[in-house]
Amino acid sequence: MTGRSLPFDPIERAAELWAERVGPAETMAAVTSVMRVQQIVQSAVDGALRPHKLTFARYEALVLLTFSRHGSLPMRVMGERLQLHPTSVTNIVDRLEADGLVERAPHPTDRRTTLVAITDDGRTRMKAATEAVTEANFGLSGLTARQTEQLTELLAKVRRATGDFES
Amino acid sequence: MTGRSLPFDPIERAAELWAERVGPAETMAAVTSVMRVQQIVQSAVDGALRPHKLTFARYEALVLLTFSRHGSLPMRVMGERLQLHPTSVTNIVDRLEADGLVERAPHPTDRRTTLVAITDDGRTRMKAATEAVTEANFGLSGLTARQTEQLTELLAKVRRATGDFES
DNA sequence: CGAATCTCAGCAATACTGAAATAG
DNA sequence: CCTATTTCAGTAATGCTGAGATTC
Repeated sequence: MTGRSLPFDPIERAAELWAERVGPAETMAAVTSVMRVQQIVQSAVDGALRPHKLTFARYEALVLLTFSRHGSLPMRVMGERLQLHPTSVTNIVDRLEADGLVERAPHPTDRRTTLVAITDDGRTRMKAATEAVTEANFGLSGLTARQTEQLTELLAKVRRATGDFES
Repeated sequence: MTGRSLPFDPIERAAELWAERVGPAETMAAVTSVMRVQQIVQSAVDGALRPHKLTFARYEALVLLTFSRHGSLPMRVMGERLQLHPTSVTNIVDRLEADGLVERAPHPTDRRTTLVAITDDGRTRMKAATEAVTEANFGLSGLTARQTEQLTELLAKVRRATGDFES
């Protein structure tokens, strides 16, 4: 862990000082909160996944492949869906492949493309990891189901406004 | 940047498949959204700060010092407030000091402790950086002021529930 | 020939562990 | 003697750039 619990909300305190000396503090407080909750959630999820030798990034890749029609996708598509840099996809697939959870295969028609296919071991590992991460509630506590949906909706507005997706 | 815009919301699609095959998907969707928005915001903020030779972590440290009573704080306190590992505080202060934005000074009574003081250059740089980051709206677009506050409140519930702070 | 796909080498920022030095 | 504070060395996961190989 990175530190202890404080007897007050450091973001709220910073927002008060910011409002006094700099200007409107709503956005600054929200952004700082996003950063901090991401840390909390990432740490919790990675902790739950560690016994399964997965990071969240690798787990997401396994889930994506599990959800795909034939259990395989081109590297490029994985990068698009997971919003990863091409070299990061290479890195993640390297590690999953070394662990026997996915396999690289040639694309049947486009020989530039490499398909990544989840293995039986990969499906098994993904299921066990899903149980662990579900048990840990993905590190997200303190919200009702309705509030969780609200959070997703608010964040979707941000993602849409910043061109993360269209529709 | 890590990828392009998709013609659909990948998180929403994943949530639908998750709900069909795994179970309730609200938490998974919210967590994935937090992760993604953090990436977006971090990238936008770092981009706005790059011309000022600051990262968000270093910028936060400067803001914290600016807000402190005498413009200086012990390393340990900085770590507490910014939720940073002690070695990360050392690293960040090293870089700020190399850039002349802060200075290390001995603590007057506790000689174990090192005080970090912001310099005049540090205050100037912090102000310029604040303008840049404010202009970029901290990378957070698409929300009304009210929605921004809602977001902060929802995330505060999570932070409180996970022991990030008390009160 | 230009564009797309993937990989590799290298660099940077970050987080952590374990150990050491110094001081309370 | 034990704890607190800071630093250092080393490791790891991540993200990026630039370059190259192959193929469309």
